[in-house]
Amino acid sequence: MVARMTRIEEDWPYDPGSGAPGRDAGAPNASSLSARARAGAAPRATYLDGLNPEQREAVETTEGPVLVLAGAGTGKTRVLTTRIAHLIATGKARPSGILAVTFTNKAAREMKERVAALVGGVAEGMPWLGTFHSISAKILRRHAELVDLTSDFTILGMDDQLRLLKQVIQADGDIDEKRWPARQLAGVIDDWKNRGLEPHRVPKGEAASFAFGKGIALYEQYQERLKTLNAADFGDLLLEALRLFREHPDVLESYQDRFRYMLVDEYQDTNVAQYLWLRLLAQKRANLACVGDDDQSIYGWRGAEVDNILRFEHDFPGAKVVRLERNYRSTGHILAAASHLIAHNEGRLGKTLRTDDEPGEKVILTGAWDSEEEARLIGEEIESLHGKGHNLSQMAVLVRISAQMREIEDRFVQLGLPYRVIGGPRFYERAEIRDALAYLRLVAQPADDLAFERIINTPKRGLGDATVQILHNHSRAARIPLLQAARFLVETDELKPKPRGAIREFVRQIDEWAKAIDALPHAELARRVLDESGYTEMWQRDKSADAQGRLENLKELVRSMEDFPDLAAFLEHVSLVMDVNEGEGEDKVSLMTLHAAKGLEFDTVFLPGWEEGLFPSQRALDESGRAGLEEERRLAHVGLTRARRRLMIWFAANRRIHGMWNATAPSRFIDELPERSVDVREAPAQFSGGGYGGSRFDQIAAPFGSTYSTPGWQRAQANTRAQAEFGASGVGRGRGGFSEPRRGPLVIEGELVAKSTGAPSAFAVGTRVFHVKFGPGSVAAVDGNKLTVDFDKAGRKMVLDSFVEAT
DNA sequence: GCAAGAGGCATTTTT
DNA sequence: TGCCTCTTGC
Repeated sequence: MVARMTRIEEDWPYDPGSGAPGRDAGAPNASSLSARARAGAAPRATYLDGLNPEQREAVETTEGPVLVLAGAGTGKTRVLTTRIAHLIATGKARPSGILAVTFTNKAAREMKERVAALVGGVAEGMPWLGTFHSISAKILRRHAELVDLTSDFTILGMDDQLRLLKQVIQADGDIDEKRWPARQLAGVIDDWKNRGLEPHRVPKGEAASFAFGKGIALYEQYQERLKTLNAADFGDLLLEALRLFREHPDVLESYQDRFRYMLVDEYQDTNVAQYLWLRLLAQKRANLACVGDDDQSIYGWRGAEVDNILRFEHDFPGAKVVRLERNYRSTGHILAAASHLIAHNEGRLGKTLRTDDEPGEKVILTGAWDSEEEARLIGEEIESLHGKGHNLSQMAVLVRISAQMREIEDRFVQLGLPYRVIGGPRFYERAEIRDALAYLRLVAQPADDLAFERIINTPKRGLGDATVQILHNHSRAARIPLLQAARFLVETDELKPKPRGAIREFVRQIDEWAKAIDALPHAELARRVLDESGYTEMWQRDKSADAQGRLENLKELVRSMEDFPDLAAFLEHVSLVMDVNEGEGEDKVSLMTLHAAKGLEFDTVFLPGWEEGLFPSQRALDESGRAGLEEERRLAHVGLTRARRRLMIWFAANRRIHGMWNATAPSRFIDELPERSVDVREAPAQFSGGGYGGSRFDQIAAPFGSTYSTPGWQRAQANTRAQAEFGASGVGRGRGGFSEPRRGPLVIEGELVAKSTGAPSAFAVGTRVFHVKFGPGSVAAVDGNKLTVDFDKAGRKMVLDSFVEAT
């Protein structure tokens, strides 16, 4: 055991029962601090009390660049919040002069609360504490016209983004959508945006990334469409802010002067665009403090650059590096397991986590026969702990992929174990919420075509693709929004009577609601919109199981609107911030992916599925090789360090994947755990009869390393051998490599669209024209772009000039 | 225009 | 195996 350090517990009351998930260990009891401050008991800076020397250094080194390498559970959030408090308390900065950036809204919220607790109400005046995206959005709205937007631009969700991209691909007319799906293009473009690349900056060599070199052109067209729609996707918030800074040095300078102190949380997760964003803003004053942990970088696949943290000292010369290595979260054995494992990674800055805590229980490793047994045993283990008085809310099952959850959930349901899945679809990503928002968006912004498309036939109004296509054609030809096009078209004979009536009614309703926008409180307006549109009714009639929940969500949406001053503020919030927070207080087991677990902590953590191919994921290995393996290992490290007191790792010899049973081998990560901190347990054979109590687990003193002697291990080994002999592919090993574009005849997606001729042309009375539907005829009267035509066969009709051609 | 069936397909997802 | 998307037939 390491030399005893000062008894941390005296300064850091450890209370396993009260620590809510999401709070760093070592967080001070905020209320007692502020109470002390209020009581004036200490004239000096009480908020510094209880910081260890490194933490204190990280807080007090206010000038110049600072990199705080904060290992898991070392109190990084505390350092950040105390640093802010320190800047304010010493008068170095006013709250509005501090920029504090996080990745998640949750982290931002938490930081705000904790700063407020430290310095009192002043923190409410911290307008620049938020996520990269929300801060960027705020800046963009102030200077929208400089980036070809207006201040009320719409922030697109992923579904809107995909719909738009689909249209862009279709507009090309020459791309097989099957081979080149919008989803993939979205990935390519996101990647470029993550790297801070506007279309003209994308390296030529990457032109082939999509549809035989069309990627960049499509990107360009997509950006143009966004501008036309006065919209920005998530990536744009950063990219456009970056463009704003680059193209308008005066604007940049105003922010450089404003932000005298900058703080960044989770720095290891920044992507290139965010890095450039930070560097531009920090250029002048450079009082930049970044807190991060290279060992917890698990979003490389999403564009995060570990390099940003590895290069910090180089990029910010004279940077001070502070290492936080005292862990206040986990017991000795747990920490030893985590440290030992992560030491297998190369290319890390290197930290050694230490603790004064007792060694505690050893990490328990259990091999199960198959994934069903694994789920069953985990369930039993949880019940047993629960029976001994442990709170369910202090237990978590962390899986590599969501698909693992099913079996575990099934088991929990059977047992009647209350559980909660963390991470699922976000509140504002749910269909009913997106629909409701689309209504409100369209009412607030009649030019929001994406909103229009989303709801024009929801609830069903008998308006299908054909009708929408007609609206589109006119909208494009006349360069007007869809709603406007609809307004015109109902005055003509372009549409059949039924859809025409439906559209007329729809337009009428939108107009009416728009009129009410200033007269009615916005929550009231929303209620009216949802009722009168028939949207609520649609779900009331729906017999499916989740309809009730959706109605609840809608109610919740309307209710939450009341917290905002106006519709615009609400829309901003909901597109960026709104997240689910349901049932946090209840005593339930948490179930989530390892990714979702970052930043959380639990007394007891279960880590199932430690098998080759699953974890580390075969795909990560195939696609990113060694780097992929190291990221997987960091993910394992994140998983291990979530546990405070108890940690159980599991693997199964057989796992069902896509419905088929596969033999699996234990993860290499298991071999990377330190033998002396791990107990190997053996699960009962499947036929040995379960039941409670009993000696289900025979403790086997297996020699550690590569020679397990437990039956489960032997079975696994045997299976692996058998597999190797027969050349069968193991788990997840199929589908090797990259999808080579299969060459074949290009399907030309024939799309009969009215040619977009630009400016509407005027037809003189008497002109012979041709209409796709009505055939040839002569113009009888002209009213703007509306023509009355006597068709040779169809008789007199009102049509729009964009639908006829002069012959 | 819509609903039911076939076929393809399956990591991780802070905003 | 089960979900999601596209096609087909009414």
